[in-house]
Amino acid sequence: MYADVFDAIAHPGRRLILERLRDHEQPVHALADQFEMSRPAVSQHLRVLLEAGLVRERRAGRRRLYRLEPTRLAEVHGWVTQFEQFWQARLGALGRFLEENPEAPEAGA
Amino acid sequence: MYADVFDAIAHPGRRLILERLRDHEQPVHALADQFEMSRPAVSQHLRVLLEAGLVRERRAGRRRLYRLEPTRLAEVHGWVTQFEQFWQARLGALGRFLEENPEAPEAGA
DNA sequence: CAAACCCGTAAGAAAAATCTTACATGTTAT
DNA sequence: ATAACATGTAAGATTTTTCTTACGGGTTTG
Repeated sequence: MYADVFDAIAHPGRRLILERLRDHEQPVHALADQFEMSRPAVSQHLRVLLEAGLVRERRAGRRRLYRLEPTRLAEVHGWVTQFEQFWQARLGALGRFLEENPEAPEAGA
Repeated sequence: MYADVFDAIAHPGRRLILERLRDHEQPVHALADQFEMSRPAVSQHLRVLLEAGLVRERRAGRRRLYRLEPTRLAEVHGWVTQFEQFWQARLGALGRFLEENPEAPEAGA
């Protein structure tokens, strides 16, 4: 029924659109203004996201407001998490060091 | 330096390859036997994964063993996690209901 | 009503992805 | 040395993606 979510988020521009929709719904032209992308291109990307179930559309007068529909991202999260223990094992060395040395200053803090 | 990780995992076949490499390193022909894909196709997908930094190559005699290099998946995990609170809020309602009503029959069970 | 606005979509071009076949290279076995 | 094996890669065809321009249908404004 839905298009492939992994495919939908493969395009950098579509990821940017999702990020912009993270907090507020937005009409198409507002998105097109933020990116260096023509308005039809944004429309077409929105359709891909719509078919993937990653956004929803709401009509308001002459505008169409798009909002994030994040539930399907759980599918990506789930797939990646299947590998989490493996990269945690690699990145974990630093993490354990910090846990066992609470007085050590954290980066960026 | 690296190719786009999101792009690399967009192809279903490449995701299958990564899953097969999750536990053990494997030579190319072993992977080609598992999937309905020609051996050159597997080689080409492995190159994409290699350029994305998702696998590593080790030469052993006439074979080349590929193993998972999972650290770059953390990038995907990080991006998706940026949206986690939003889908958790949505999926959370059902989860809490089930926790508070242990006797309620689950769908499909 | 007329003009301005918001938007989707068709058409077509250009670029990228994907697969197969054929070939070349290096390795192991007999 | 010869044959069998393991693999990468080039070539080429096919399909898919992505973008722009052009157009048309609704909606709001003046």
